[in-house]
Amino acid sequence: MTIRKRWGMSSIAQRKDAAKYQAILAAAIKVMAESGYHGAQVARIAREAGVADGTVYLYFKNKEDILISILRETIGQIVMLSTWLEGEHPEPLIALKKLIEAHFTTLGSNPELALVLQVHIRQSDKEIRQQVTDMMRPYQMTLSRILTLGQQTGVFLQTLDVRIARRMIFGTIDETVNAWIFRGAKYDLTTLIEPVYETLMHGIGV
Amino acid sequence: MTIRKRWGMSSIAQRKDAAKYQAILAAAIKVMAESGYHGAQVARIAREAGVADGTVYLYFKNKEDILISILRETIGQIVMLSTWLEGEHPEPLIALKKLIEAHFTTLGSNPELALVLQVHIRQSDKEIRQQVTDMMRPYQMTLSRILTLGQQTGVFLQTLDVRIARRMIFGTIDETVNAWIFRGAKYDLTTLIEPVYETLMHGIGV
Amino acid sequence: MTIRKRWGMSSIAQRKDAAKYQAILAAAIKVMAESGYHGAQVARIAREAGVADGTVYLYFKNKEDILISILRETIGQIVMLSTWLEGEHPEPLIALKKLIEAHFTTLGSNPELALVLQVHIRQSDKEIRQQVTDMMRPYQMTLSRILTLGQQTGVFLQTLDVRIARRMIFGTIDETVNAWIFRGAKYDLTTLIEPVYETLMHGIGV
Amino acid sequence: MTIRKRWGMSSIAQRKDAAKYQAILAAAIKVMAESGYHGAQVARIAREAGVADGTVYLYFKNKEDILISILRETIGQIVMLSTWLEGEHPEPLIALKKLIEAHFTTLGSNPELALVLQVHIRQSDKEIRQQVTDMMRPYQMTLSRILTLGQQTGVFLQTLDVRIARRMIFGTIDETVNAWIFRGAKYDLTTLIEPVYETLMHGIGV
DNA sequence: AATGAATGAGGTTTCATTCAT
DNA sequence: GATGAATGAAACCTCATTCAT
Repeated sequence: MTIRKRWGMSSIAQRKDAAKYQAILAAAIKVMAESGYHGAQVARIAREAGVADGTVYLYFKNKEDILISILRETIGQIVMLSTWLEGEHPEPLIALKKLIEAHFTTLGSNPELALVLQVHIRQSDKEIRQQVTDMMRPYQMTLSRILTLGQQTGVFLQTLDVRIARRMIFGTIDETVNAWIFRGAKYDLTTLIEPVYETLMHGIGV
Repeated sequence: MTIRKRWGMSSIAQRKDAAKYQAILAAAIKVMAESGYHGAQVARIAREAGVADGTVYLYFKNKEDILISILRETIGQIVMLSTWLEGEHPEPLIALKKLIEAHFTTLGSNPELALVLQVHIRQSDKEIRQQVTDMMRPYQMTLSRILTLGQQTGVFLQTLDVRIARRMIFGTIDETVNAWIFRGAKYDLTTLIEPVYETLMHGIGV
Repeated sequence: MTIRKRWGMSSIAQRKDAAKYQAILAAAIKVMAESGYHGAQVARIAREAGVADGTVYLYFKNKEDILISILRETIGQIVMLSTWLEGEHPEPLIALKKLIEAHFTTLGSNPELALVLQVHIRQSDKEIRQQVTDMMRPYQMTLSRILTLGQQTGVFLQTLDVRIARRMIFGTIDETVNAWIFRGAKYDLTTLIEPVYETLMHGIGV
Repeated sequence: MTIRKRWGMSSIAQRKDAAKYQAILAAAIKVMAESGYHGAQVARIAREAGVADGTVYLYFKNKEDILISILRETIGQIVMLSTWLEGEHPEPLIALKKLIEAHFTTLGSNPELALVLQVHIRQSDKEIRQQVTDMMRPYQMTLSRILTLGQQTGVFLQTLDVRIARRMIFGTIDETVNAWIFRGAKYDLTTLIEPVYETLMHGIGV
């Protein structure tokens, strides 16, 4: 009922009823995967989660907050994983490969979530997309550091423009996931880790 | 204004004032660039175009039709250009470069339109996204043919998986445009033609 | 362009272009028969009549005026016929039968018009329904006079309440036409003249 | 309020406030009586019922559903009454008289409702009118059975065409109610039970 | 006289959010 | 904390009517 409760997100929810919080989040992912961001009605999310409409607003400030929470939880996961991997694998080539692996494994194991992240998020407002970008920044920074380090250790081309290389890596991963979703997530995304890595490494030219 | 534009026009508009048709389309691009697809109210598009609300419906079946018309006009342009380029340049390396050039030049000269195409289109319904994919197919086929031909003539790696390579190329271009838009379209997108082409060709590894 | 032209209905229309006036009226009957009063769009009436939308307004003040004109033409026909018949046949029994015959013959030969008169007119506004009643008044008066005269000459029951008898006659005719329309106007309405007349005469009791 | 009323309620309303359901229904009858079906704006019905616009849609699927509900409640009442009367009174003459009595009493006690039923319903779409006909069928069947039975027991003319007789009875009742409404429902409709019955029985001829 | 493109007011319906219980 | 009935703003689209040509 107080403002703090609604804003406190995780801290409050965990104190109050983490199960219900997670249930709503899971329901939201499911409903959004089916109907997209704008098509996802709060009432349907509530029904799917087995709570009353009003209850949703005890755990989330508004509909947008649900989406942001999904993003925070899942992008956060990928980002943290990437940061951890960077620390764990000092070797740039291995780090890069682990990064691709982490990305494909995380999304590949949860197509519904992937659908929301890749497709439906982009239906939201400018503000949210800005937040997504902000959340992704550590991931991008990790990529940059790996690339720069690799140039220094001589495993990546000296002539590389790091920003362009970063966008190529990210764009390729993104498009690969998109294509996978678009095909109905029917094949195993992780089988593409190796070929994608190789293609990024050697390019297409002879 | 050119003949090409009239091709994209819906049959409804054929009979009427082409200038007004273009005005509404331009207004729609502007408003959608500002507010996204769902945020773009027909009333605002009409006001921006200097016509009455009802007039919009003399030129377009409904709001969705406006979006589709934008797509048809612009994606169609890129697609036709790509097909034409493929025929014009039998040499795969040159064809690929020309393709990147065409993509960057077309979008680079109209940031507002690029914003709609890259970002806001994805706010629309599944059905529309399907149409986008369908419209892009010739472009993808062109890419595939260039890649396959290049493998035969020995300028592209034999080991390449064409689909993955295609996604890398498309993903990289897409992400590059996205980044450009996100930075406010402040720099000249065409300056990236060369480095993007080079990076795609040689990859990042030594 | 002047007000007189629009209001002058028949007098003007006949001077100007009676054919076009009739064409619009016929088109209106057809379209209303298909779609009802509210469903009948002026644009469609115009197209059906082979004229431009605006032309309709040269012959009719507005949409309501078209309906009223249909009524005036057709109800007027029935009413005039009834008045004429009353004068022509001094014998009340014969006059009554001729009236029923006139009613059934007029509508029975034009199911589309009957549909508009019986069903769709009633979709219009209070004001129009009032006008219908006004137009029908002479018909009702004729009925009353026939009944009263018949009582005096001893062919109708002395105990009859003329108003109730009149409503029975009119209600029976009306319901018979309705039923005929509802069945798709598939049988010949005039075959019912005799049995309806007989039933009205003798009632249902032994 | 009574059990009967809940039968007619749509499933949606079952779970909610029956009083509000009735309030909206009553408001709809009132507004439609004033302005007709097409003239009855949902917003005005809501205001009249003392609820928000949206609330109407918690109790009714759409505007058409409101009308159908009115029909269901009231025609249903007349129809059930007629069926019950038929069972209660084996004597055809008495059954017929009771039927007329039921019809006049039901509508005579609620002129506003009668206005909607007699006049405004007919402004609705073909589909709805079909439903009205369907709802009235049991009533028509009851009439037919009474007539046939009466012929067998010798109280009705053997020469009678049952369908024509039925239309005469129904048409006469209908027209009587119409005339009553048209006069502003100023006199007592039930005083006409007897004379209408007598006129139907004996006809107008000597 | 005839055209038909343009107008814009107006109505139904949806759905995120609130708040009394 | 939980509920879910109620709210009411907001938006697309239609179509009768006008008026410049």
